[in-house]
Order: sequence, then C-alpha cells, then structure tokens
Amino acid sequence: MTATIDFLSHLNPSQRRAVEHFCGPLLVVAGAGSGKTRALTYRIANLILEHRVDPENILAVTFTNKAAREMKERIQKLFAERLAIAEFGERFELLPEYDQVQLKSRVWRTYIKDLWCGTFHSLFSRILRFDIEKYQDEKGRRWNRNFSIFDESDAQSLVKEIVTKQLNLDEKKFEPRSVRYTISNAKNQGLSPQEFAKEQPNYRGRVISEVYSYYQDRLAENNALDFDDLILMPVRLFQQNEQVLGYWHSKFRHILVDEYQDTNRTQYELISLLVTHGETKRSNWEWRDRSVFVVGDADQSIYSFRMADFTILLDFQQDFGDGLPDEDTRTMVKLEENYRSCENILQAANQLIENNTQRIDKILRATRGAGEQIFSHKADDEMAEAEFVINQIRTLERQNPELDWGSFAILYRTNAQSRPFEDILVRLGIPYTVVGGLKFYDRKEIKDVLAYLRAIANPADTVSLLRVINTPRRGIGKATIDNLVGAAQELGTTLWEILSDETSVNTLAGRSARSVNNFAQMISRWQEQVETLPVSELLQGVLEDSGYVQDLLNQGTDEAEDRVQNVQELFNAVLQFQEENEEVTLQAFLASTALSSDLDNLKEGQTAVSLMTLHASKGLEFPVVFLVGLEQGLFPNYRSMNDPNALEEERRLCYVGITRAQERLFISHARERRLYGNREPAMRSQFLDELPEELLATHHLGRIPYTKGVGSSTSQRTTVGKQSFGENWQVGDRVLHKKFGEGEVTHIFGSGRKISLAIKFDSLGQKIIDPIVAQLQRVE
DNA sequence: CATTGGCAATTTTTT
DNA sequence: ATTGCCAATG
Repeated sequence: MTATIDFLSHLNPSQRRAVEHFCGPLLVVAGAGSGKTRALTYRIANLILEHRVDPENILAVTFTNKAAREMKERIQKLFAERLAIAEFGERFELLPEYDQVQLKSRVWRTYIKDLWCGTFHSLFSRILRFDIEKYQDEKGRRWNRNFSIFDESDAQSLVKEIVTKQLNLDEKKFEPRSVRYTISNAKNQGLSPQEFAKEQPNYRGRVISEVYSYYQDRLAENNALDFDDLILMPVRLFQQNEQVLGYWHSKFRHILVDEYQDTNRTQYELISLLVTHGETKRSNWEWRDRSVFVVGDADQSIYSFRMADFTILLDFQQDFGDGLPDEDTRTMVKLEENYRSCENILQAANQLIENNTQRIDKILRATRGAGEQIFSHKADDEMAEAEFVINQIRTLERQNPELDWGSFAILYRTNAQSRPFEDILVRLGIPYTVVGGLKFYDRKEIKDVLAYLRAIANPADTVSLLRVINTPRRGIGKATIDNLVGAAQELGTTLWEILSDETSVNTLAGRSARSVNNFAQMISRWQEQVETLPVSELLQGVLEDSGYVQDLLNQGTDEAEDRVQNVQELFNAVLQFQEENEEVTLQAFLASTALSSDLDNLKEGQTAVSLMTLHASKGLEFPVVFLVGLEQGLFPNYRSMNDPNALEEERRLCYVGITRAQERLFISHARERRLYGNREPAMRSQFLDELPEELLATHHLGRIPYTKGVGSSTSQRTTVGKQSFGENWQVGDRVLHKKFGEGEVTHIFGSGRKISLAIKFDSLGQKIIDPIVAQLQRVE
C-alpha cells in the first residue's frame, strides 16, 4: 500500500481527484499537456491495486492503437516498479535483466493481459467475434465469426460497383466517394437503410438509400463489415438481445474513454448501453461497483468529419453526472495545469482558441518559463518554405546538444504537403519519418497478399477471392470469372461454393477449368492448415505456393523488387504480432492490419524528424514544432471557410498544432504555392492574425537563440496581459476586448494569476476569457 | 487476353 | 504532378 501512496504523490490535486475516483460517473476535462494519460494509467492501476478490481472488468477505450499500447506499457511499468520494491527491495531499473524480464512477463500475465484496452473499433470487433452470430439485421442479413473487415477502399469499390454496375447510374452524378461518405454518416447516426430512406425528400437521397441497402446486402454476402458496422452492429445487437447486453454490462464494470470529445453518436450509444444496461430511468442506474470515467477536451475536437460530436462531452454532466454548476459538481474535474509547453506558446494557443464561441470554460496555465518567442516566417513558395524549415532544423540541431532529429516535427494540414520537405531531407541525408499518407497496408502487393489470407479465413469473402483468383496470372480470364460469379448469383450462394466443387467448375469454366480447380484446391489446403499452423507459416506457404513472390521476382524491375521487400515486411509484421500476442489467430492478425494506422507504427525513441498532418499529431509532443502552410484556403481549408462551425474546427486544429510544441514553435506560410501543377498566389492565414502580435517574432538576426524553457527567459517583453494582471475585476464591469468589442463581466472564476472572466459581449454572447492573456480594457 | 498510351480528375482530415 | 481509368492494339 505504501507503494500506492507514493505514485499518488506525483500528482497535483486535480489529477489526484481523477485518479482516486472509484465508483460513479466522472468527467475529466483535460487541457493539452495537462497529464491526462498519467491520470488514466494511474487510475487503472489504482482500481486494480487499491480497490481490488479484476482487470478483466475494466474497459479502456483509446483513440489509436498506439495509445492503447502505450497505456498498457505504462501500467505494466507501474506494477513492475512496485513489485520490484516489494519483492526485491530494489528499484526496477537496478535489477538484473533476467529479473526484469521475469517480472515484466508476470505483470503482463496477472494484470495487463485481461485488461480490455483498445480503440472502439478493435474492442468491439473482438466482442463481435463472440456474439455476431446472435445478430440479425432488419432484413434478416446474418454474419458469422469469421467476418472480414473491409477498409475504406474496399467499401468504396463496393459502392462504386453498385452505382455503376447494379444501378447503372452516372458515376459523375453519384461519386462513389461521396455516396460512401453519406452512407457512413447515416450509419454513424445509427440509421438502417430503411430508416435512412424515410428521411430522404429528394431523388438523390432516395437513390443513395437504395445504394445503402444494396451495399449492406453485399457486405452480408461477403460476410464482411465496414468500420462503421464495428460500432453500429454491437449497438443493434445490444438493443435486440437482452442476454448479450447483460453479459457485457456486468463484465465491464469500470469503463474509461479517452478523447471523449471525438466520440460520435453510435459510440456514445454503445457506452451508454454498457453503463446503464439500457435502463432509461436514472434512479435505476447501479453505481455500487461501477464507474464511467471519460477524459476529453472540447478544444481539441478535430474529427467532426467523421461524425465526432463534442457536444457529447459537453453533455456528459447532464447525461451521467450530477449536472451541478462547476463550483459544486462532484462529477467533473478540470486539469488546467500545462506541463508541456513554455508560456509564450501556451498564451498563443489560449488567445487563438478564444476566437471560438463554442467552448467549455477552461484555460491552460503555464508551469514552465516563458521560453523563446514564436517565430513566424513568410517564404516565396513551398520550396523556399521547406528550405527555411530544414535550415532551422539543421542549425538548431547543431547548436543544441540536447536536441536530436527526433526532437523536431513538421506539421501540415494535408498529406500532400510533405513532398518538398521530404525532397530536401533526402538530399541532405537527414533521417525522417512520414506518418500517415500512403499507408503500408494500402499498397497493392500488401492488399493482394492480405486478400489471400482473408479468403482463407473467410471463404465467403468473394471480393478477396476475386482479387487473387488470377493474381498472379493463372489464365483465368474475365469470361470464366463472369460465368462463375453469375452462377453463384443465380443459385444464391457464394462464389466459393461454386469454386470448391470440381464438377461445377468443370461445367462452367471450360478451358480454364484446370486452373480454377488448382486454385480452389490450393485455397482449400490452406484453409485446412488454419487451425494447426501458426499464421507466419501459413503466410509463408501462401507466398510460396501461390507463386506470387516468384512472379514478382520474374518481373525483375526495381518496382517489383520494392514489392518483394514490402511483402517481406508484411511477413515480419506477422512475426512481430506473434511475439507480442499469445494465441494469435488468423482473424486477429487480419483485424489488426485492417484497424491499424500508420500512426501506430511511429516508434518511440527513433531519432528522425517527424512529418505528419495536424490530425495525426494529436496526443504527441515535440521540443521543436514547425507549423507550415498557414495560408487561406489551405489552412483554414477552403472547404471550411464558409461554415462557421467548420472554421472553428480548423481553429481547434491549429490549437492542437500549437500545443504540440514544448519549447519552440515556428509558423510559416508561402506567398505562392503549386496546386495541381500550376502556381497559385496564396494569402496568409487568418489564424496568424489571431495570434498575439507581441509573442511573434518575424525577422531574425542571424542566429536563432534556443534556450530550454525551464526557468524564465531573460527577455523583458512586457505583454499586454501583464498590464492587466492584478486588476480587481468585479461582476458588472464593462470591458473592451480587442476583437470582440464591448461586453460585461458576468462571472469571475478563481483569483490572482488563476483568474478568468465570463464576459457577455454585446454582439457575440458569452465567452470565458483569461484577462491575463486577452487584451482587456476597462470601459468607463 | 494482356499491355500500352492517352486523358481526366484530383487533395482535407482517418478508425 | 501524380494517379486511375478507358480504349486501342498485338
């Protein structure tokens, strides 16, 4: 127990309240860099240690697989350190390696293995592997436990096929991309094809609802689910099957959700069902040995295009909590102390986000020194911008021994912006990693090989079968394939039913019958091995017997060689997956490939410059951050500029970017940028003008100073904020804000340095403002 | 049937 | 500038 106390002692009072929370609901409003991951991991450890909660009764939802992995690792470390003291009387790091390994694996087995920790998608795909056979949709479609998970490109080709082949519609008028997006939105609102159809007043909507219905048919035929189904289907299943819901409800007694501001309606529904057992009357809710603990920050909500809805976070107090105002509530904790960034960076972030109207009152407090000024740079074009950035990186790296390549991040709005940076980095031989963009699992050769595996795991997966039936060439042409598929459709069975029957093939395939039968026998052979062989050996067999690798080698081109390399990497991925998990099934491996993002592969401790989109940067931090391409139309993106809500989201994205920086922040834009091959003039982003001028440096004189931001910098800038510090604000005071105009103080939160004011502006309504950050003048 | 070349559309962000 | 799609050709 003493060890328990000692880990609680690293926490500030708010964090401590969060960590020590046991039963009932709690909302943790956690600003950027406020130590929320620490709060989450410590709380889980505390539940297990202090409250004797069995790990298998804990459900922890994270936003990425990487976050899940890290969370498990951190908890494991916590336990290992504690046990080291208890059993060896020695700090974990000081133990001999053998003991460390032993201890770690024991901790894994007793505490971590049974913890349900992952993304919504991976967690609920796992639940579906148990219970999907008890589900039947409104049209009687059914799935079995071997279901395939179709990724976004699979889903889109399916839609495309339905639009063009099945409904003979104009691809221009019904772009598969946009139709798929509409369907996805419908699913994320929990609407079935029929329910969606009822809401469609116009032709287009009705057509899309028809596509949606066919789309579900096709998924079911293939025994496949898309990403949205992984969430929606459990909701439906829970709603229609009391027993299934009861089982999972009583299993998951403690539910934690990270990045709660990025959950959508169906995800919320899922959590709600598990927490309340589908009971609508609050008085019937059982909190005796249960909790729901959510962590989030509305200011970092950047996924509304994926139907994320941060009002879910704002409503938590009403939905689950006591609904009391902030001063009295016992179901909300705010983490406002920022441990990550220097004060200048934080002030910039705070002031930028003040421009948003939809917020929860929260202000980030600096705990570190002022640090250097933020540097803003205007370049001629995107090449010059890249040169500027890389030059800064080289200079800083050379001048500061504590910085290595991994200390730098270049963040941009769109994936396409990475090129010029990569070009220069390659030229100079500086190590770098691009996260996101062209995903490993999206490469043709990887998709091909995975299609083999998917067809083996799930014979109903016709899409995958068709992908590989003639890859590499086996002389099975379009005509024979059409014949076989046509027959399957005629009979209402799967393609595999036909393929696996030699006689049918002989009648249908004519000249190619031999090839088809060979192919089918090959697949059958592998299917028999699924239960007995480890996935790695199965894959090896596939690569050899299918002739896929041989075919690539025969091509002899550089490109083909690259592909062989990638296939080899896939094989390594299987080996790694087998090392990290016990009892690896083919389905589990395939699910991990479908649900893993590039982000998950970002390795800790690699000393390479990181390039990524702002979205991908969420949750990460770097000593030095470059925010590039701040131009109207690019960032904020032109598609968001006419919609106030979308514009606020862009601003939150900028806020996320700024708050990734620990010590230094550079912001740049270009005067001219290449777009689709031709040059276009560009205007500086409006966000630049929303940053506090006095924190921005625009010219530099030779060297760029770099001092670690711990302790105050020596610069004597007097910020406007400093002038208003110490003012005695009172409710009713009239103030003038530089941007928002005149308003009246309606509430005062905190005091001294921690003061913030609620101000009702005459034109814009109420906002919470930090008088130290904002430039307020008293009126009258 | 498979390869090649020309033309068009394309870029927001992702589990 | 790059990628995907279609039509014409051996």
